[in-house]
Amino acid sequence: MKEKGLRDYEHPSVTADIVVFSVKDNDLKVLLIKRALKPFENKWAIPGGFLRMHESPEDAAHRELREETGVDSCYLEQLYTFGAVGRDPRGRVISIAYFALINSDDVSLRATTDAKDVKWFSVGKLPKLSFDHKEILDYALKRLRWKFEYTTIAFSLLSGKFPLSNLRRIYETVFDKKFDKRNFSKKILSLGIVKETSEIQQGVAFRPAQLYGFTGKVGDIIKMI
Amino acid sequence: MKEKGLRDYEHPSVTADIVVFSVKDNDLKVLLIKRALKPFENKWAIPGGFLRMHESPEDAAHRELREETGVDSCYLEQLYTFGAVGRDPRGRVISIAYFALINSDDVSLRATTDAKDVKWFSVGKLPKLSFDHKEILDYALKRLRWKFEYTTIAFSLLSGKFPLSNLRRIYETVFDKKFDKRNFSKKILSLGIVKETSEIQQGVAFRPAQLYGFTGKVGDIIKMI
DNA sequence: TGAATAGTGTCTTTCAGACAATATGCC
DNA sequence: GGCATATTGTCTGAAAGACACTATTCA
Repeated sequence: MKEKGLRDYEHPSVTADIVVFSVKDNDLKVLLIKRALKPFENKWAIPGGFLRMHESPEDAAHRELREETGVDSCYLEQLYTFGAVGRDPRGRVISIAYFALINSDDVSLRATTDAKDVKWFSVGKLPKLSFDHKEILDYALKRLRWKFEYTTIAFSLLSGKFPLSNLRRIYETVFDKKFDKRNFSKKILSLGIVKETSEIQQGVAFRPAQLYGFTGKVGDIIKMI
Repeated sequence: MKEKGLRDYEHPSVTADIVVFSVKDNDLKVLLIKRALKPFENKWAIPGGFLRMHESPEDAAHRELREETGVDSCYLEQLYTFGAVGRDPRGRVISIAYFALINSDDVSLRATTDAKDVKWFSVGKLPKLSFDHKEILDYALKRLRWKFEYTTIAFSLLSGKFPLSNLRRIYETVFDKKFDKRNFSKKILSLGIVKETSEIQQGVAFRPAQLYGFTGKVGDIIKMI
């Protein structure tokens, strides 16, 4: 039987879009761009762009992330593929959505040619979003909370040496509730992922904390909180 | 600035492919088709096909599933989108993979025009698969086990009234290990999802079991096993 | 010495998991 | 009676969660 060629079908367009989270000033932030192009010109959207023929969706997501933030490596996972028929006024567009978690200290935001502006928004105070990006962001937020609860991805927001209270504050920010210091330390230390270092915190106006460092890998599924 | 049209980019093709699981004869099965077309003609593959321009990926998955099995409604969730550059010899093809869980009693298998054969395979004895379908299937199997452990999707393999031992045997099949009857019943009944009915099992050559029915919805995330 | 945060231990409750003897229905 | 499966409760260990006082540094 004759091979049916790919040309026998119309093709949708495919984009990789990324929900980039960070924790800054004890607040959970999302990175948004102000679109320079129609449709939704001058409206806020999550960063992303069309998949090039020679790159995998993951590569496209990494490229977009690098273009907007300068960040080369960070926690990045595929979230979900959104493909409802009418989701883009330009025609049939499938969006492979990713979610990323970056340490905002590492970031130098820069608007690309497609964007007039790039900014961190508190997830509590989001502007109206383009396309179905609100739905994507809500889904990402659910996934984020779930991953924080059941894995150690939170640790990817820290680097080098840090006091345990930093980690606790990240959890408190993401879940918007307080955690007991003693129980939190007990839990984290029992995981064996962090280890006390010989250093203590510098330049704080109160008792400086012991600093901890990573000993192992991060990301396995376990019950965290 | 001028709107950049969708035509300014080359488009990949997009397929919806489905890993269909069922439990039959105390064995975990996967549905495979024997391809009628090149490439991989006469080789086994997971069912799927190109996305039509007027249908969502979910609709496409449902359509493919209906075409191969006659099943209209079942547990279906999006699994992952596979898009590595060289995954299809015909060119750039993005596969939105789904995983489905069906009760094989409800099924009447039928080969479509694209398939010479459709068959259930034990996950322990799979043939060599086309494309990257082995990778997709392995991923689906991981997700399946995970979902069985943390949600009540297993219940979607049962319908009407059933003895608890049926449910237990499904778990034993999927995890390939025995579960203690007492602990299992305790756990299941404590969920409040099933309720004793007034009926008992008929036509068995041993003590007939109490039949249970569903009282609520299935699928929430909880620790199951 | 006051302000801010660090550091530390015990008790209670809950849940998972191990474990075995009796009951029922069919042949 | 023999066979195959159903039904039922207790104990133990681990982990989560509630809870409060003392220590350290700086201004």
